[in-house]
Amino acid sequence: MNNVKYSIGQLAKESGCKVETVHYYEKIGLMPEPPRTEGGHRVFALSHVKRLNFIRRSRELGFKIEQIKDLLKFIDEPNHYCGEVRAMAMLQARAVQEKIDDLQRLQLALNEMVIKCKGSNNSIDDCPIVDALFTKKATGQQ
Amino acid sequence: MNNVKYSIGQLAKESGCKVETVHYYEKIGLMPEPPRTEGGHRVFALSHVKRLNFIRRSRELGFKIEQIKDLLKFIDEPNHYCGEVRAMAMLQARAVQEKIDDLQRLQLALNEMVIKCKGSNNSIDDCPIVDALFTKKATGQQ
DNA sequence: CCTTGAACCTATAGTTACTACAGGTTCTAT
DNA sequence: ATAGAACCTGTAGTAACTATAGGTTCAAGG
Repeated sequence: MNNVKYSIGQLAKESGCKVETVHYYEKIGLMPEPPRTEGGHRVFALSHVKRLNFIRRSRELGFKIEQIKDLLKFIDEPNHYCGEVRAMAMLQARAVQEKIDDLQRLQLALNEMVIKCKGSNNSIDDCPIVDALFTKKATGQQ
Repeated sequence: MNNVKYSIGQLAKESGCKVETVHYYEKIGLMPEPPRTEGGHRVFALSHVKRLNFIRRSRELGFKIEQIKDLLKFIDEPNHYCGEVRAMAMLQARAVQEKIDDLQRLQLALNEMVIKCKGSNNSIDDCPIVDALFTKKATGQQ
């Protein structure tokens, strides 16, 4: 009884992305090809809205498209278990922590540079930041 | 008296990047066109090594190519002051902090999901992670 | 019913910062 | 002299979209 229909514009707004992004997701097979009107316009159902929300939310959480494909496979196909999804989430959490660590090292380096530099109008030749940038490695690479 | 010469391979190794990356930097104007041998091979000097190190280090610190162009402009042109560089470094530090904050919120969400999910082999239909992913917004976007 | 303009359609190119390849030339060491 | 490593140019590919062009369809107002 819930057969509300959505145009692509409504769908996009509903999930906070652009129409072109929906096209893109369809092209790469993340979103299914929906039915069309006589004239060729796409017509979406609530299930599409949910699926797109899932995708967008997963992207926000830093999952890559390929990972999301895997997650959706879990959901689309029967015979999958919660444990598999949990494992992916844990992997993702670990990757995120590594990114955070990297950035914090980076932040430290930047702040040190800024503190050492009195700024104002001494010449560029005496700038400790420029100096630091000419020096090799100190942070983990990105 | 220090006129050591470097091949592009040596230059790349010296700065920890690939030969193709040097070509690329030359093409986009980050690195100057160096002199060549009779046969057309590039010949670099120590100044090139230093400049490339500067670029690579800045990239490690998260500066975008366009920002590095600005930094190099400060260095290449006279009449610039340390203060300008300092300001850019501070801006960069702020941007990095924002990224860190985002990722930490993300981390929180992921960990919550993992904790709520007992994993094991309950069906995907009861998975709290899948559930959470179907729900809208909770983290800042990336 | 007709018109207007918003929303839609497809297909292609652009974005960022590289990386990878193809097909050919030069350099270096034996 | 020759083998093979390193170099050359130019083009295409990567991720995840975004933007544009040029045309069609839809919904609302007159």
